[in-house]
Amino acid sequence: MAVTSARQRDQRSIAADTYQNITLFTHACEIASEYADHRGTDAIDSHFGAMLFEHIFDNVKQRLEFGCRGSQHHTDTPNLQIFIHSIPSLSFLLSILTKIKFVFAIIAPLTSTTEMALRTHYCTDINENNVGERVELAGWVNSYRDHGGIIFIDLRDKTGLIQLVCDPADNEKAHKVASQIRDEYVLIAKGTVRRRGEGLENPRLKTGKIEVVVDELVIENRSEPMPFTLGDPNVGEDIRLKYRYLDLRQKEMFETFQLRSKAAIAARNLLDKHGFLEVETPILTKSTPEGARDYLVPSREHVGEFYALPQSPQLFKQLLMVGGFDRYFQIAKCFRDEDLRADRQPEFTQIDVEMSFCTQEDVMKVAEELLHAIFAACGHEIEIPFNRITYRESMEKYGNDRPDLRFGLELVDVIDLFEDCESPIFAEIAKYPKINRIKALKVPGGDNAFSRKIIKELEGFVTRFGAKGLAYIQVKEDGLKGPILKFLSDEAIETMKSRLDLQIGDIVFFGAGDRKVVWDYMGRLRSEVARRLDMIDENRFEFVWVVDFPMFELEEGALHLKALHHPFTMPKNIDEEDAEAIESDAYDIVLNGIELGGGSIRIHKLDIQKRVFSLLGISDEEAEEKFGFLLDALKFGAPPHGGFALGFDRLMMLLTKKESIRDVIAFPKTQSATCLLTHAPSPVDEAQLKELGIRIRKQPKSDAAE
RNA sequence: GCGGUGGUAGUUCAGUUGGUUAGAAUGCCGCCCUGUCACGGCGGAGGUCGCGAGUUCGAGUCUCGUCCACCGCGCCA
Repeated sequence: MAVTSARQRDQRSIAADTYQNITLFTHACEIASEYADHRGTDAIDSHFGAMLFEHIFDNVKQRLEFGCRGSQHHTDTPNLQIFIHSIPSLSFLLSILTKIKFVFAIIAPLTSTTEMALRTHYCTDINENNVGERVELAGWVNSYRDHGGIIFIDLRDKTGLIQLVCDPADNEKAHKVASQIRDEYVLIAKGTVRRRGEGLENPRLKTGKIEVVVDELVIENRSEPMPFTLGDPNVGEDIRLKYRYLDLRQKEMFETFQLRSKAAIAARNLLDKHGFLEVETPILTKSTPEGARDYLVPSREHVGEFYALPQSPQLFKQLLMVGGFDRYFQIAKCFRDEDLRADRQPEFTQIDVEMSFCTQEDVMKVAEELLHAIFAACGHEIEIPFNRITYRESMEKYGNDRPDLRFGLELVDVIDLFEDCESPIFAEIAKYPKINRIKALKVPGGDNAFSRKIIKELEGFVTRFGAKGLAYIQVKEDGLKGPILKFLSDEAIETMKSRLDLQIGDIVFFGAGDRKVVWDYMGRLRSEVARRLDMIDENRFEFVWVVDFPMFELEEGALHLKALHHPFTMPKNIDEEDAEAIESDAYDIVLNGIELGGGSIRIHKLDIQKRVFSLLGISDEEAEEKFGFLLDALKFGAPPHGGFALGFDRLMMLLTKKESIRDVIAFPKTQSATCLLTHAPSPVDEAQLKELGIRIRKQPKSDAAE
């Protein structure tokens, strides 16, 4: 292998830097020019800089405080050059430009500016401008076509494909090596870039106009035949997970994780800019048995005692606020030993943020800016601030606290219309409008769309969630039809008609009973109907803040209260007699019906915290034992503080429109929480257990079957 | 813990009412082929039908159990 000289290295690195700078500059100009077009100006003239500046200034006033020294530029900057030079760095310019529909991801080149000994270019870096150049490439055999004489190889690296040509007439030795290759062999190829001949171009390849005539070919490593075909969309997920490292070779996979990286870096940059300090909190920590199950880690030094993996860095970030750090963030791994779902993994990542001396508004603003920056980094311009809805309104209109606002179909209260109705069941329900609900879901055009069979299916659907049945009214040309009509007075029917604005062809579903049950199944029905009628625009991002959460919830079948958010959330009205009427400074961010994250203002006063613990039925002794360190901390001048956390995996799942969170996690677990790649969890040596003072009481299922 | 769907060649799938030697495509191996890019042609290998019982003269097919994967319920302060 030829050793690259220091001079060559320098040249390459300069070339790469220049390339990057030129790319940035070019894109800045493009944006500028687009803006100029938009304003009706033909060319980028001397006014352009000022215009762009103003445009940016309008959009990102708050950012300019950080970077641009002084604001004197905004009226008299003569041109783009000066404007750009007035910015401290290109990356800062870039971050500003993201505000004007700018896609960070596109311009950050895949090419690294650092030296690589084994290649001069990535595959798709090569184009017609390189014709005649000698290049060195490294990668995998994506496919090969051996014609007996000439051999074509599609070489692949993370950037894409390029065609190598091995012609015995050009180089017999390279051709001989090429005749041995198979799919997924690792090659290092040297050769000359050549324009493809007339009619030989491949428009489907980015590098389809050129090819590399190989004169030196090294098989760096061989590969067994692949256990599955890369790029085949039908391959089972289990085999992909078993060979995840092969699965990751697929273009779509690389792009997903590239985007994930961009998003994480954008989050870091935004929070850094706002003065947040990134701090790592412990992974080995104390078990807090409330909430989800903990993953436990036995201690060797303290036989019989256990660490727990954190379900979230909640208490530590509060302690950082007591520690005076003022603003903290972390891209934190969290662990919950609960059953999995398509959007739930036992270990997951959240962007965790906490700040001191802040109001709920301050926290929400940071969260919005953060999401805006992340979406911008991924090529999406989202509107901030987000809409808000109270918890109560969300429950009443959408049946849950994470409404999907990509479609309408609001639930409408009709309990009053059943007060004097002739059905004893409905009348009884209507007697207690505080705890019961009768909700109507009008589906415009639903009568035409839903056959008797589909309605039966929908009834089966809601029955699974506690509905006794599914009453409905069809709006026909000759009037309303449906079994419940006979119970209602003409007046009630007329009121319903106008309240629901019924039109011919509509169908109205009714849910009646305990409010929690009705909310639940009617909310689910709402989504199910929207899905069936294809009412959901998959390309929309509908954010909403759900605010004013109740502090407590009466546990089903139990006497004591349960914290709806968590017990460290600041209650708004702790002295309220009816504990269920106590609200909290808690807020959730919901995107397209999925809870992306949430946060709250925390309790920073000892007496309030103690009061909340006691309402939750946690004794002083228990509180001391579990949260003593927090209670202690609150005694020493804890500042008012609050924060939020965003589920990063879910966020990436929504951003990449994947159906499963596993698609955005490099090495995910299966639904039974195992890793098909490493076979974790697995039994351990008796000696290891002995050292930990642990004896397994029950034989594993596979052995116990005997 | 519960409900649903699936498990047949390396992969993706078909397989009739229970009835000869379980098929296809692709991949793999061998030979041929100098402009392909889903290269092409000829030939070949490859299966404990997830596993275990049962019913039957006979089971990929029917029954029961079990394991694995996925979707959902419970659970996830």
